[in-house]
Amino acid sequence: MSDWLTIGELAARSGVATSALRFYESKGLIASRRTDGNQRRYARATLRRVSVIRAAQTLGLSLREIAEALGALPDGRTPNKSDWARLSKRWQARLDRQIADLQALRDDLQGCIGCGCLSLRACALFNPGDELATRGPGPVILMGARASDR
Amino acid sequence: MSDWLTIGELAARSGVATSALRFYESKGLIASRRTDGNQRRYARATLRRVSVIRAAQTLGLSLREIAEALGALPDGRTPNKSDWARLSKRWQARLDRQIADLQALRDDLQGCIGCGCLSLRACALFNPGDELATRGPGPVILMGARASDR
DNA sequence: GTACAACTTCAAGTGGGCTTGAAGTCAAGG
DNA sequence: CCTTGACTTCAAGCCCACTTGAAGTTGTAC
Repeated sequence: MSDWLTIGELAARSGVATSALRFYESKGLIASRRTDGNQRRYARATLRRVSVIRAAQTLGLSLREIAEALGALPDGRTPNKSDWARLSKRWQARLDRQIADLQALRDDLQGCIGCGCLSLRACALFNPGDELATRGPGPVILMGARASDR
Repeated sequence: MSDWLTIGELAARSGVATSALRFYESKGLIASRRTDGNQRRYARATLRRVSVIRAAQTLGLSLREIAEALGALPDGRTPNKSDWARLSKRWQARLDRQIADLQALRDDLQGCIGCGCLSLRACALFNPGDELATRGPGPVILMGARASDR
C-alpha cells in the first residue's frame, strides 16, 4: 500500500463508484497521475478531497460550484489549515442559512397544525409569493441554491 | 373571477410555469376539469395543492413521493383538517431529521476549524463511512432522500 | 366577426449527475 | 506464458424535472 491509490482503492475507501470518480476527474474536481501503463494513481489527499465533494453535495452545491470552491485549494501541495478554513467558512454560512430556512418551514408547518387554519390562507408555508417554497421552477436543488437567491 | 382558474391564472398565482402545471397534471399531482373547448379549469383548492407540492420539494421529496403523499388527500372533496394534519406530521418528522443532520454537519465543520485538525483524520465530516455526506452515488437529492435511508 | 392572446397536444430538447457497455490494455498470481 | 480481474477510452443511455417548439384551437374584447 503505497502513497498512491488506484481508482478502485479510492472508490472502495471513499464509497464513490469508479465511474463517478472518472466523471469527477473529467470535471476537474480531482486530479491523478498516470502510470507507465496509463492507469490513474491518486494521492492520498484525494480521498479527503472526494469526501469534501460529497459533503458539499449534501449542502446542495452543484459540482460546478464545488469545482469552483475547490479551485481555491492548491492542486500541487496538500491544503493547509487556512485553505480548509476558507472553504469551511464559506460553506458554513450556507449551512446556517439552510438550517434557518428549514426551521422557519418547520415552524410554519407547526403553526398550521396548531392553529388548525384549515383554509391555510394566512399560512406562510402554503402561500405563494412568500419567500420559501415558491421560487421558480427547475430541478430540485433543495434549499441552498434557490433560497440563497433572495 | 369564478371558482375555476385557467392554467394561466393558476400559474400566475402559484408562481409555477404553465408547462410545469401540465407536467404535474400528467404525473397525477393535480387534476382539472375541462371546458367545452377542452381547456383546463382548476378548482381553487388546486392553488393550495400546488403550494404544498412546492413546499414538499424544498424538503427534498421527489414528485413521485409527493404524488404518493398527496394520494392520501381526497381528489373530490376539499381536504379537511385531519387530512392536512397527517401530511404535515409526516413531513415535519422529515424536516426535523434534516435540520438535525445539517446541524450535525455544521458542528463537525466548526469543530474542524476550531481544533485546527489539519489532517482531518478524526473529523466526521471528512471521513467516509460516517453516516453523513457519504451515501452512495446518484443525483443530488440533498439531505432527505439519502440521509433518510439510514 | 375578426383579431389576438391564451389555450391545446405531442415530440423533442435541456441540464445535472452519473451508469452502462463495448472494445481493448495492464498487472499480478500460478 | 496465461489467465483473470482491474484498468483504459468513448459513446450512449438513464432518471428527474421540466422547457421549448410546432401546429392547431378557443375565448374574449373590440
